[in-house]
Amino acid sequence: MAKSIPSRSEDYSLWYNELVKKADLAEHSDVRGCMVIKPYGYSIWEKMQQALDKMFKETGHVNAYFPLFVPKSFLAREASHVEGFAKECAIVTHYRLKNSPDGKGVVVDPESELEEELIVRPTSETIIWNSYKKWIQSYRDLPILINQWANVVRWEMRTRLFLRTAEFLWQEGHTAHATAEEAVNETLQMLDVYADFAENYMALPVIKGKKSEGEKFPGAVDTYCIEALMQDGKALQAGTSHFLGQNFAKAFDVQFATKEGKLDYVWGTSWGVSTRLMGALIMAHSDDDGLILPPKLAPLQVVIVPVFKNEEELNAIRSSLEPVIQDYRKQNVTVKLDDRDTQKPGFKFAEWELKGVPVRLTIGPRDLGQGTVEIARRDTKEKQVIKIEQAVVDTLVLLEDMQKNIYRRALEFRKQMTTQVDSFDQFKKVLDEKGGFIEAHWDGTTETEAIIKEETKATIRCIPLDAKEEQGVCVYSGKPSNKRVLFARAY
RNA sequence: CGGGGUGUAGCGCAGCCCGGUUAGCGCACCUGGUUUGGGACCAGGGGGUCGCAGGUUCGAAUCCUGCUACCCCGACCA
Repeated sequence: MAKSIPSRSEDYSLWYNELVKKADLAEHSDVRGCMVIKPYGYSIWEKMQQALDKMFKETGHVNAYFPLFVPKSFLAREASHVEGFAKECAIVTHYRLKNSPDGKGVVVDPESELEEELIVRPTSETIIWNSYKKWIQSYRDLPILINQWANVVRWEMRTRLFLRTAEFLWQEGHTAHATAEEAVNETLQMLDVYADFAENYMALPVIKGKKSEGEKFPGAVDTYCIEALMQDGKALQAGTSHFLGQNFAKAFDVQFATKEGKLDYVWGTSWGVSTRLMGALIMAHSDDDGLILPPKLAPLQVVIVPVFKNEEELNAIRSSLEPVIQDYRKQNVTVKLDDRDTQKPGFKFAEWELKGVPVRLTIGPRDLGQGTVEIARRDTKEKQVIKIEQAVVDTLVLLEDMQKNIYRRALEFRKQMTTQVDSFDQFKKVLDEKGGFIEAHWDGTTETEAIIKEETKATIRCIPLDAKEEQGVCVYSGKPSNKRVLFARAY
């Protein structure tokens, strides 16, 4: 039992932290709040990137890269934006070191002070809109549909691997449009892309919605989001898409000549998902034995564990597997034969389960005589013995079924953990005893939202886009409301 | 950033209160052998600036001060 992890019911946070480390996804670095994403974790992120990048390209976007450093004055141009990020910025003040006078190490050279300090980007709206000003003169220059894959820094006080780190990886899309309508459509289109990705790749059911005034992005007119529910009943924002209106265009004076020959400010959007998705992926599906990865994002989809006593047996197994492995490769299934003779099969089973490999084949002397192989699925732990010729076909079916099954499981959980409440007492009771999403009427005011947050720690996750029109009264104030919004305690 | 806790071998911990041989245990690691269908066993072996920096003392993992990192709870946030 070298690598077992704590159970979810015992200590959910500890389970998460240990799982991230034991499954070799990431570890803390010696820099406060920062993590090292290890190869296995990074390869999952790469799979996410590949899928998302393709979807961005298919919707007409192109990639570019803007600088890590943002002049301090840029950030200040948009009032609510600077207010939103001021408290968590890393600032570059000097550009040179010199040998310490006492001969031990190096010190900042006081003569290298920058005239204007540089902010390490917490997000890139300002530096990008500063460029857009140069790029846009006429309606013919629009739209601009740019995405960038980058790291950003937000100096967080309290960090957790993947969920909140001082530096994280993400993509940020920044688009510029001639009309408000087009920008809103773009905002909603990218929200759909995120929801599509979450549900079809991550097998993570999400609720699309709009953020309340209190929860929206600083600088945006409207913020849309996808919200997911984790196994401990807490919500997690998995992606955001912002309609920026003309806020940044006005702040950076980005005007264009319309078809009618008039000058107008450009309409903007921005949208992003981050390595936080890794946290969502882990917390949505995994169990007390380790990771459960959706087949579409698993770096390794099939692992083969041979059972052998000696070199001859291993060789016999190898030759009977050769066509199978070839066939997997032809089907673009990633496969690995774990032929280490330093670990016993039982150890390997546990290790690959910890790492969330969807399908495992086990083959030993017993199978060789009969032309069979044992096939096991990670999500339900079911095993069966099949003909070796069937292995690849069965795997393909299994992978597809697992992708659907873990989605179904997560959706079923979310349904179970979504409660409609009509009184504040019930609201508090459900929150404390059950958790999950709460659908409740809200009077639409920031004041009520703030008081509920203060008293219950629950926030409005979103106003669901598909919320039904329904007359009711606010759970807190009793004032009229025409739809339910989604509350939860959140990450 | 506030309150609490922890930091001793790669990982998990004991020792600290009450200072005193050579700092110990489990897992992992190395060697040899027996094993191998759910985390093997036996024997032998290697590995430590006791988080960092000061201080008290004849003597510090142990006492004192400062710093740092992580964990939990709050405030803030993707």
